[in-house]
Amino acid sequence: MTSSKPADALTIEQQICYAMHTTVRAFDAVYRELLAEHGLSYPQYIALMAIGEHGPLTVGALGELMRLDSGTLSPLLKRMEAAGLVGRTRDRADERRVLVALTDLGRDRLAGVSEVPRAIAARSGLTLSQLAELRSTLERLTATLETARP
Amino acid sequence: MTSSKPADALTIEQQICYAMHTTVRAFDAVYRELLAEHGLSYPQYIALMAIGEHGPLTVGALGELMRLDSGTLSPLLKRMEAAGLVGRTRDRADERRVLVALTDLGRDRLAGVSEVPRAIAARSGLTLSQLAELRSTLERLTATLETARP
DNA sequence: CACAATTCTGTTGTGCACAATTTGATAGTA
DNA sequence: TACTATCAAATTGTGCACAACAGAATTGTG
Repeated sequence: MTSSKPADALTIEQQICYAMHTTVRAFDAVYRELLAEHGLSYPQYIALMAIGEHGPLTVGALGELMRLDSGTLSPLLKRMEAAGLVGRTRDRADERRVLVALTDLGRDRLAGVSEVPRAIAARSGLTLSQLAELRSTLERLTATLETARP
Repeated sequence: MTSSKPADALTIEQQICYAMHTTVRAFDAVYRELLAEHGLSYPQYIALMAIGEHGPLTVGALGELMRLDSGTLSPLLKRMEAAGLVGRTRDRADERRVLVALTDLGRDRLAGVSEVPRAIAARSGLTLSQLAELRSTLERLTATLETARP
């Protein structure tokens, strides 16, 4: 019962899914470590930056930016609201919408994590131009993967 | 209360974490779509390939390959066992260990998803050499991120 | 105006992920 | 032998993710 391995068979180590998977695990661990002292999870960190940069956002607009649906964002935002980082208010103009905005504490927290990108860049061992090129590749890849969707 | 944006501030769109996050979301959606008809989740697909390629594995060894701990793998493997894809047996030589191996059905299922890597490559819009280069970059990045860990 | 269709958010159920702890087995040492 | 330390897997608790659905508000059409 020896396992058969044709010469043209892709081993798991040769597949893009495995490379992406292990890289994400590694990034996740480093972000977890850097964000722990700030009381933020990785998704909360991204949400904090997105809201801070794009002002008050509806849940749907934040979901488009983060590629998450309401089933993920609603409980995540409630936890951030409970932590005092964001405020959620109904949009007067359209009562179906909920506007999410940073509180003063949220802005302070955002300022407190401003050195994280630099720390991540250092940990990655890549030069700024290598990072920029990787980012560019990932952006094109994301765009292609998303356009092919039904 | 206009948001202040210094010229040197990184916008979220310029950060590697955001690019990785959106790419992972996009990959996840495509894999979910391709694997749905086979009754596999993305982590289950990776586990299936890893076990099929590296023969019977302990939970710990599979965890090293997949960068997952027992808290994630135990229930995942139990679901795969319930689906008839893998068998779990205590290692006679060391009763602390559990050996995970593919069943005949698991091998059939693995053969059934053999075209997935090619489909993913096509969806990515990248050439084989571009994919290989991206994979190489990710592998080096993963190695660096993992070595810096305490 | 009435009413059907659409839009937006939230809830429920299932699966994936880790930290912390528990249970059981092995190895090492007095 | 007994005692400790270590190791492997499983369990528990919390958070993140989607699919499917529910409910309220808005929009479009007659």
